[in-house]
Amino acid sequence: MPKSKQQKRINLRDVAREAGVSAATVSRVLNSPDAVTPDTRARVEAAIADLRFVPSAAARAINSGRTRFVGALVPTLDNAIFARFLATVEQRLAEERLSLVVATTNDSMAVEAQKAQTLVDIGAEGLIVSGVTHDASLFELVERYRLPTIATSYFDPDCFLPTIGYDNAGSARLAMDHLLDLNHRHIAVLHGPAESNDRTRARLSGLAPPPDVRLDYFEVDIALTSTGHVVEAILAADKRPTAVLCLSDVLAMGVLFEFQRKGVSVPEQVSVVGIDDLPAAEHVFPSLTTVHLPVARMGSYAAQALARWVETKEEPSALLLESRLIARDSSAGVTR
Amino acid sequence: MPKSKQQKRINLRDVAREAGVSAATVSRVLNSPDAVTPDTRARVEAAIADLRFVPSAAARAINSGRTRFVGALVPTLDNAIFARFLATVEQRLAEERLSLVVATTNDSMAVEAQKAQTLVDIGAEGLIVSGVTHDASLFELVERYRLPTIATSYFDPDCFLPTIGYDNAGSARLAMDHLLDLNHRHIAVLHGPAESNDRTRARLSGLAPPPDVRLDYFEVDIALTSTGHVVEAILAADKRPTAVLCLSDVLAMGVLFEFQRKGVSVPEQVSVVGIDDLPAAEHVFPSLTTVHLPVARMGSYAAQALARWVETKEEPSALLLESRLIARDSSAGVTR
DNA sequence: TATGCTGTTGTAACTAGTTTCATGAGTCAA
DNA sequence: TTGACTCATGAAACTAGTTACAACAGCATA
Repeated sequence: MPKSKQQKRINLRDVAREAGVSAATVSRVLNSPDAVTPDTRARVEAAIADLRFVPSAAARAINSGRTRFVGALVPTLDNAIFARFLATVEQRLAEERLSLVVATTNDSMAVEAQKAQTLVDIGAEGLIVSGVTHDASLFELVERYRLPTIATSYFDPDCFLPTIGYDNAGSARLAMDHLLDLNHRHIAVLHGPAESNDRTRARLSGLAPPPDVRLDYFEVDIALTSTGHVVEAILAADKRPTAVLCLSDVLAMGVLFEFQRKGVSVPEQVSVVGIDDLPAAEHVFPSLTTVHLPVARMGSYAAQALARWVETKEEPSALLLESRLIARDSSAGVTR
Repeated sequence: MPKSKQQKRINLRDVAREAGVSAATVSRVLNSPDAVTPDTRARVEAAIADLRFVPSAAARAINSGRTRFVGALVPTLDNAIFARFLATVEQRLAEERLSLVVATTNDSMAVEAQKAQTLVDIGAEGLIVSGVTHDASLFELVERYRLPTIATSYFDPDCFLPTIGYDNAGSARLAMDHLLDLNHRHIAVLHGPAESNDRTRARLSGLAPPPDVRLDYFEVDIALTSTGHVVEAILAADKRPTAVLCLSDVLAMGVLFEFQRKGVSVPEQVSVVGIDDLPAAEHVFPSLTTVHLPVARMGSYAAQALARWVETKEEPSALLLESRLIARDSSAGVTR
């Protein structure tokens, strides 16, 4: 039995042979067709079609030194805030003729570092990460590979990586000040895991209430399922807080719905405030008072900066994007 | 002035020279360290560290014939249903040591085809697409490149591509039947763009109401912002429908909130039913009656099937996943 | 007619790794 | 002491493209 061809991949030299030209000419047909006689081009194109030749991306990349894709590491896709962010990143990158590889870290620095290594192994030319706290091995990776890497969602001009983000502490303070302005003096604070998330920690650090204000903290996973028992705990307390400040809109919405389910009216009986300004925030009922985080602009800027960095090898500088309070219907004043 | 080194990339031959070994040995240190004397290994590793050598992903790919990533084309990331889907795809692919490149099509077949080409150009080993209706050039691409490609969100055993999905017509019928069972005979049907989306068309085709049932159709973009004027139109009508059937949960939620804003109580005055069963569906108030589409399982299966296809070159067969009605609080019966 | 220019094509040398095969050293048994 | 064997290593040939350079043809100008 003759050794079967075992599906050998057709390469450009096969095409050259078939068309009776040199490899260089086939390459020209592919990359600068005008440099080739229409007649030759036709023969080569026929051979390409005949043999169903498809050029190898890897072989191209080896010559250009470019793979034309970058990676983004986000905690999860299940929070609309990251979906929103990635949507704009992808769009902006596409304009720069770059593709986006997405990896989720589940807020684990170890997973993040491991997936970063994977992204680099497959040829990512740059990285977008969330926050400024990362595993040492991720920083090593970035350093060793001189890998263009932008940290987002957290502005910090002193970070080892260029950051494009907002002021988390300040954003939380905006929300807190809003409630203080409305005379709330007893506030439940609901937030995601602080240990694994520096954005959450920064937001918590920004609350800084005056001494006469009581804060009750509740730490839960950021998911709508988390809010049920918190709302029950709040309602069961001897002294009920008059407002719930959620450091994430997902939690705020969960709280909003849960209060309604329990027959507690928002904002009449309790105010609810979030942070993020998810697209849904203005549409839920009652519409959610929240702090707008410019994640769409952040995505666009991060993509643009990364694309430029990858192209020019010049590191971008940090960029602070403003967040702002958006007062809607879920918060109201109390009389002391 | 001597020609500066102009940042020449360090390659494995540089390392070999530095360590006083052959290129083959450096390659061995990288890929099968046990085949090398500890002493030699140490020298090579020192040289690698010294020169900050990082192996080229492209050069590796050229040899292995594997790039270890696949692409997914989804209409948008702004609908949680696709975020949910991609989240499971990414997780499952990671288990198979594959990465995921995400591209959005904005429901345009032309954009889809163009981005598919881009994904292939950068080396995607396979593709996941949504629906079964695509630009001819996408099918050509798949055929020419013999590119493992799975169509999702739409079960169709006769499709040119293997499909892993659910019965869209049947799912819509489940929702419709639920409303008919509750004695609704005048129903507003709210849906996304039908022209550009075959899942929407299939759902519309599945409604098939009995002759005594009146359906009022409203076509809008799938976004919470779309529902305001529809609800106004519904409320302004001479004869109000008793139920609103939305072919997408995003629309259903928008309608839900909008009715509350207008002081119309759901389900007492009007029933609202969706399709998708977004994670939020059971948490919104009132909780949303909807048809559960198994997008998480679909993502997992699609990723698994694609990984296997890429690995073994054996095309998977189509897979139908069951959808089911989940009756919650947003729908109630009417007395005739 | 000789020269110069332009345009097309091929040769061969690149890009950066992996892998096969051959060589040589060292160990062990006969 | 010799043959058999294993192990580490290197040379060179692979993977699949791109590209600098040389060669040559054809045409126009001096």
